[in-house]
Amino acid sequence: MISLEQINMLVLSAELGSFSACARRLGKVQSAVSHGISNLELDLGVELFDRSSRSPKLTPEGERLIRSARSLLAQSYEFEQIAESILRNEESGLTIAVDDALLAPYVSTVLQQFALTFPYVQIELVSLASPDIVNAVATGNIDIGVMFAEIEANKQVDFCYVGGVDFIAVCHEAFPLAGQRVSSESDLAPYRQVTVRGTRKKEPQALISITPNVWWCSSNYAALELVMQKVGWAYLPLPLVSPLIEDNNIHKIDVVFDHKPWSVPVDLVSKKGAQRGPAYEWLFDAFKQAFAG
Amino acid sequence: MISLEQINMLVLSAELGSFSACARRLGKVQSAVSHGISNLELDLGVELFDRSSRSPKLTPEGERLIRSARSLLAQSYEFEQIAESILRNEESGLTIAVDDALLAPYVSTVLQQFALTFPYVQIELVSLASPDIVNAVATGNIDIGVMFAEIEANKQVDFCYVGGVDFIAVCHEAFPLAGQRVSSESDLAPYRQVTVRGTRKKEPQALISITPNVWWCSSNYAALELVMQKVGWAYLPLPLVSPLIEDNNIHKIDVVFDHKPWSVPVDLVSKKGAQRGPAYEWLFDAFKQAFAG
DNA sequence: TTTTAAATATCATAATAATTGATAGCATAA
DNA sequence: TTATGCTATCAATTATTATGATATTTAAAA
Repeated sequence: MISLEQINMLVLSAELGSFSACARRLGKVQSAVSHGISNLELDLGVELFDRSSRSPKLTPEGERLIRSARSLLAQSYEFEQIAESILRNEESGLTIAVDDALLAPYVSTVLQQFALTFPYVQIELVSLASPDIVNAVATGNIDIGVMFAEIEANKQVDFCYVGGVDFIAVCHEAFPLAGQRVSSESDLAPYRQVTVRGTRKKEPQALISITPNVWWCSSNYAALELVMQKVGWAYLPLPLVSPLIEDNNIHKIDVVFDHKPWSVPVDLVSKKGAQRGPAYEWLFDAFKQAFAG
Repeated sequence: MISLEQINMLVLSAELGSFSACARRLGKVQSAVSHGISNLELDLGVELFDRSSRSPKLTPEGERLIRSARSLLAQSYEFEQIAESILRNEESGLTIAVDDALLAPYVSTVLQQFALTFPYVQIELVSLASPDIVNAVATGNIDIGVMFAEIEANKQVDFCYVGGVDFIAVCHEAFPLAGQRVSSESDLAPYRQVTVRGTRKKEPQALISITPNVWWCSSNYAALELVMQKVGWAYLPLPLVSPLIEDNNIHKIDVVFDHKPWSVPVDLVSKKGAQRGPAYEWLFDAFKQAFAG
């Protein structure tokens, strides 16, 4: 069976164009590399280098094998990296539940950084409506939840307030409310409101429906889609709708009794007493900063 | 540096649930495997097996590493397979030029078999109009061309007749010719014909245009597209249009003076004096059989 | 052309690692 | 309990790999 040492010699010698240079780089003597390469050639039955000149050049056969050799080396490097990741007590994977309205831009940018910092920790991302996340963290295998705050408490989980996301009232550009001045709740009442609530059918207290005619969605994206279809108006997260407002697809309803945007608090949720590794700690802090900044 | 022997022991022992069984399979003694595994554990700093029971079980850390170990083994197997492919004098790759009208079903099914027979020979597939293939084989790096026969000879290439493909006259279902009885060329003359010729602007002798009003395409697919757009009628390969005729998208023009479909001969083209390896020979024979059967 | 520096192949020797066979300690099933 | 089959350990052997010295070749510099 071929050895990884030999493969390493093959790749390095091919890159450097010199057995001696390869030996220096590997901290060995030149004859070791010379031997190693010729043993590999004997094992494979294939001449890998053309030694007719001063600096060894890969033969066509060597060229054909070097790609596979490189990926073999890369694979062995990754194997050792995973072992080191284990030694650092890094989790093998984290499962995160996120309200899809918070995915972009907050969570997604954090995850991008996470992938660079913990390349050997796998992420499983579960999209849930905020009211369902608490339950999922309490009962399921979810490590961190990122959600809009709930009033009700849950003794099995820890909540950590990290910041607020602005919600604004929006409708489609062609919706009747678009051109209208709204000075009181009664002005909104004649129009259908689209609201988000979880699949457990319990209406979240934070997002009180102020009109009698209401449709329910389990995600903010779905609510946005209904708004786009002129089904009704909705309170939606500013980051979700701001690009659409700029493109004049969605109209911001100026509710005059709202002096500033309605900020909904965002919580990080985690199971009480769960084991926390370095990847968890990093991710938790990164979420905190993302919503604070 | 870890050795592939140790990785092999890891994977095999995990599969068999026994160091002894692994040793028997590898033709070694039990203590060799025992040593190999514990050396690997020492190198990585990670305990891979739980030896508390009679049969060793992977620890969670071992489970996390075994996937990477398996793919490392697979990679090393592929490396050795490529070396053996070289020993069998198999080409590293073949470049084939095909008239796209012949790709399905003839060439594609042959290539499917080829991929199974020669998994380590890469294929580069070049789509060209038949009249351009001869030139490409003569001047370029193309090993085999599959094309409709040309009258003109070329001294740099060998032609090999392998069979014929039926061409029929077709138009769109809604094209004026669709409902019409065609008894002579003059019945076709009023309508625009779409014809295929190469990019060198030399009209192929085999596909003579019989109407004065002609549009040109460099591929049969493009010609079919124009027919679908009711631009005109065309002579097209039966395998290309038969599914569309069955779906009633395309209408077969029954030209009464054609007693049987017009069969256009298909040639395999190869460069004279080129080196031919086993993959080339296999592919050439497979093409012969595909068009003959 | 000659010289010089650096590269490779070869070989005997030394160092290292792997293999073996024997033994002892456990776990499991009869 | 006994018997079987497994693993860990150890010392001895064997095989493999690394080393250092040397001869030869190559390519650039003098």
